[in-house]
Amino acid sequence: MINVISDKTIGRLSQYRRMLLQLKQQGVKHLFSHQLGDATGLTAAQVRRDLMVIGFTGSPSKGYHVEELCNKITNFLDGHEHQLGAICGIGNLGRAIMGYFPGRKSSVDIVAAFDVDQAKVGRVIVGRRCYHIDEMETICRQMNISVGIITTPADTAQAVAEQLVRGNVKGILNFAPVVLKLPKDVYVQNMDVSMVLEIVAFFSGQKK
Amino acid sequence: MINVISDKTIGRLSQYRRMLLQLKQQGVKHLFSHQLGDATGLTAAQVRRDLMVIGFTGSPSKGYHVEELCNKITNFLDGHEHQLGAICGIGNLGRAIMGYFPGRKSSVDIVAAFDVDQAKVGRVIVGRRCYHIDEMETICRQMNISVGIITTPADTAQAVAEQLVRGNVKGILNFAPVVLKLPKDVYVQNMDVSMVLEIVAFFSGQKK
DNA sequence: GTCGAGCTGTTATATAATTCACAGAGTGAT
DNA sequence: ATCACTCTGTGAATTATATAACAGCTCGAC
Repeated sequence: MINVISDKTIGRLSQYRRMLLQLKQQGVKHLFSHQLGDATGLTAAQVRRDLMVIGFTGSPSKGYHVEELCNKITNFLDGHEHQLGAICGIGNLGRAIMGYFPGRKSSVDIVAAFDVDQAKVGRVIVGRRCYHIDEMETICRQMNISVGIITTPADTAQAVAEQLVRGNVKGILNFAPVVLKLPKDVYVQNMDVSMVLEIVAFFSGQKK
Repeated sequence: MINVISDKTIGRLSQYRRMLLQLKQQGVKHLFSHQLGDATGLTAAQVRRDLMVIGFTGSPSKGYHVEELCNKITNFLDGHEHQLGAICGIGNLGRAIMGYFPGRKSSVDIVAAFDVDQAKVGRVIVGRRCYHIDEMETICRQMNISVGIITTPADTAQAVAEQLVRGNVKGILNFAPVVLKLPKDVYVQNMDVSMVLEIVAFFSGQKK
């Protein structure tokens, strides 16, 4: 693959799809790039550019066919098969994320949960069976889980990440505020809430 | 201000500070740019460039003085006064965020919570008094809250955001997967978990 | 039919962000 | 004292990302 696609483009495609699914439900058949742009907070040029990357093409008169575009994006994002995911750390955040996805069409199905707390192990929480952290490697391999979500405290995140990697997980979404040191063939995306909150605070202060 | 500072730089400064606080606790007095880089997953050049922006300078022989740098960043980020924040929507996510901050030194103090659920109103949840959403404007003005965190479902996020703005809030951290339409003097940062998860899924798929 | 309006696809341009590269300076060994 | 080493601070080069610009097409009005 000579032209690597950027994570930003992937993110926007995901947003387009979400919006398109909504519009489809509302019975919208076609739309123009500037409409999709307005709906997602982006410019029309950006939208056209992104659709170019996945090779989708609309007509100048009607714009883009909602359903076709939706399918095209889905094919592109999901590739061939769906990914399976696991949540590590069933605190409030873990539960929030689990509760967030059932309804939503997404390219990841969260199928398992892990925690150290023996009181949670064996139970079914927000629809997913909960296992002990020590079983992670085995279960991940058994279920063929490829995406891990880390919602544990910072001090255990690295150990948990390493177990995920041993379980053959290829991508990690990390909410713990630590830099994970992992083999470079594992894709890591950090979501550092406190960092982002500080960004907001900074710019709020400017806007006096 | 001719040279506007980017949100990415602010984010990294916040990361540096967190790491420096930790190191200070461990008794570390000095460090070099490449060490701070390793600790935060960034390059040494990036670190030096960021510190240049805030006008901090180290010595070639000793590197940077941990405590001084820490203070310098804090002064820069917090500006003059601390910001006060409010959480809107006390589901699992809201609670997770509230639970996340008490221990942590941050430039935002979360001092209030809002929800529609009458069962929560009036109670104290994770250390913050909970008010009804309708009181938002009044309370925000009374307490001089300048940062809002939206953790409500998507369909109410816009209305909540507008109320925050009426309450004179200047910055919003939005977890709902919608594009908020607000006056441009309000700083908005979106954290779209499902989008980021799809990014991770995509690159996990690539790494077969 | 012919014209005008408004859109797409794509190239060109502009802007932002990161990395490189190196002069200058302090330090320790000899 | 001198040299070799390794770091910082910063301009220059590079890379990534977003915006602008426009040719070409399609359709509806006349």
